[in-house]
Amino acid sequence: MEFNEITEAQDRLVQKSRALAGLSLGELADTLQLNVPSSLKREKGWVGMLIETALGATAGSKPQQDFPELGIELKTIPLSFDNLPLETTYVCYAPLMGNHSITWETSNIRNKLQRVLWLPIQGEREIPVNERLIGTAFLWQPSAEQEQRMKVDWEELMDMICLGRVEQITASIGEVIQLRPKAANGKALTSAIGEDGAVIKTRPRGFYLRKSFTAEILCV
DNA sequence: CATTGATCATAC
DNA sequence: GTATGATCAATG
Repeated sequence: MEFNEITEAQDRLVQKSRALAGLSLGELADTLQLNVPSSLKREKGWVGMLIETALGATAGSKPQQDFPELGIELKTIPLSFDNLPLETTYVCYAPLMGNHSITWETSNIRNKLQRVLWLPIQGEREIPVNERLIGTAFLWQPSAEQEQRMKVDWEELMDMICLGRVEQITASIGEVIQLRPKAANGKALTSAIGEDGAVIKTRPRGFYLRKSFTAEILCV
């Protein structure tokens, strides 16, 4: 079997996720006996958790794929009326310390993005959460060209982190992957390498996929 | 109005 | 604090 062919088990998950197409979040929540928040303001991850529950992803906060046995990462993506991504896509935390031996090939971000099951969902804020419709899920594996673009960005960002320049990284760096704060609030601090090589305290950062990149993925 | 930086809930 | 799930909202 070719490395990028889909196994029967993987296909079962895809079919199961595709069966959700056309349902509203409210309808799906009803079948799972879950309450729908009137706003996502205080439950930003609610949609993702709903879909995880519906598809039987093993709940937890492990730094791994949602379906490790299938090698599949699940991502919901909010779409505008024009079917364009409304938000960037968070992937994982960025290691700010002890990362000198990590390569793109051994990185957590690459592991997660190797195979992603995307679930497009209406995300316009004017649509009540319970009325938002689920779209057609699809499995994505980055092309060699797409993976190369991600690798270039990742290496640039990791180089800056390793060289003690994390404070100089802004979200404008990176063509397809960007680095942004990722924390409960501004008080959260973690260790990183400072300009002079000493350990400093800074806000935790995470890797995100730019909207332009996920838009490209959606149109394939 | 798109983007960057900040934030919310939860588990451990 | 780390890590999961992300979207909010101030800013340029």
